[in-house]
Amino acid sequence: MHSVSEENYIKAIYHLQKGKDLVATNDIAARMDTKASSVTDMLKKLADKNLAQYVPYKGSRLTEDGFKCAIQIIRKHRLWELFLVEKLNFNWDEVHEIAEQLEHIQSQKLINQLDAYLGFPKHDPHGDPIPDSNGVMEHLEQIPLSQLALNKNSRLTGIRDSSTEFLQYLDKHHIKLGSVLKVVDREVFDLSCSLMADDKELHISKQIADKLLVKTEG
Amino acid sequence: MHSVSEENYIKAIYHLQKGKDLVATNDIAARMDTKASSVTDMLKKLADKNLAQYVPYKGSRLTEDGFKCAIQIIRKHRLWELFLVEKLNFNWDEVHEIAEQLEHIQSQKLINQLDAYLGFPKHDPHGDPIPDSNGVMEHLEQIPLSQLALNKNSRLTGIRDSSTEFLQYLDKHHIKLGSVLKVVDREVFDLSCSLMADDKELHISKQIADKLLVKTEG
DNA sequence: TTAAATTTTTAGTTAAGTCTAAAAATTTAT
DNA sequence: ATAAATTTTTAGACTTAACTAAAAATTTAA
Repeated sequence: MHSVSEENYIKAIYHLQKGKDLVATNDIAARMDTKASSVTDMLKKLADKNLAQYVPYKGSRLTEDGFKCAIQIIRKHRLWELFLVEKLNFNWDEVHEIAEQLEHIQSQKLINQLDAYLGFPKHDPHGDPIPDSNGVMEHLEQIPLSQLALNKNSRLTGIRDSSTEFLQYLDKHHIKLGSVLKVVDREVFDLSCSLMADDKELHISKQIADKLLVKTEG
Repeated sequence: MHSVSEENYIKAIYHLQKGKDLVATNDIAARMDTKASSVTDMLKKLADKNLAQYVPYKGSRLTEDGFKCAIQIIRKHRLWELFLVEKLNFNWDEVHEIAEQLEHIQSQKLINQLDAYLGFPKHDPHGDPIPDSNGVMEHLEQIPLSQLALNKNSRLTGIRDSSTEFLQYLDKHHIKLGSVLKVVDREVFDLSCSLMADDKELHISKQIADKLLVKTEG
């Protein structure tokens, strides 16, 4: 169908699209760790295949076909991540690179059977929603902990960074999806905050608080 | 590590090596459905990487490194096939193409965890032995049914053809791994034979009997 | 509003892996 | 033993996806 390289570009455009109208060529290059000239070449190719719209010097966006393709890749990525954690006992900080490979395996039946085997899950190990076989995925109302009002109880539903480093930081402080988080104080100076995290005290920087997505409780 | 293409050539040489000293360039080309000139190019590359020995005009064979690599690919292929059948409810005639993709996923931990998850199995869904993490695999004493003495009970332990067509033929006649097979008569003219297969009567051609590998019982 | 800085594209290369056509080596058969 | 057939290799070309360097367009700032 599409090459691995094409799929990776489609995925990058999808993730960078959030809010924006057009995605900058340089942003794609930065995310994929390639050169802008390589990106331009691929954008022309994706445009030829009607997977993206490409406006020279302005940027690109996915077409409907490209969007559907992106959703299918993300579905595969997240199902495989969950499989690795749930069935093969991987830690959540170890699964990304392997899922990056597995997401390119071509077989509709494989991914649908895997979905069924996992019980049609709604979220991957990092809290991100898993699209169903029709491409539909749940939209969670969640805000960064940095915006949560003081003394309000909340539950960790997602994270904005799935790097090994960040996940290991969370492991170290016993923070996981579902953890109950309450901001008891916030420094005006640096916006760092004091938390109650599952009944343990913890002080975190704004940088961290920005990356913790929570749903308010009650 | 190695490219997908390199791995596919290594696998082809491994499978063609059986008995032979050197594998002919044309045989590799035929098995992989490519041109002999492409094979020659790759053989030079594999020789450079010390994965194969290449003797111009004579043929090629795997080096120790190449052999180890082949065993790891086969281990992955067979574990994935078993996973698909055992866990994801695939039929044994549907798994080959998908395993051809999955066998190239690079992660030692992934394959070892999968092995453990499946209970360190010794055989794939077609009866072929699965190498363990050290590359050791069981060698079964098995003969083609075409060579089995008359009225001797035997059990189906393997097959020499895993094509969809052959596997569906076996399904149709309810023959599976472990089936008890006895040759009750063999035509001198065409070497076709009459069987008792799990207590059902069946007549098969020599062509089929050659592909059924059995272990004599008692 | 023009100059400087930045972004993006174009043009030309490179590498992997494939192909075709032709040449060379080997094997088979007369 | 030599001619014919077959197998294998070489040479040159193509495709995909990357790169570098330079040119062009756009944005920012004086």
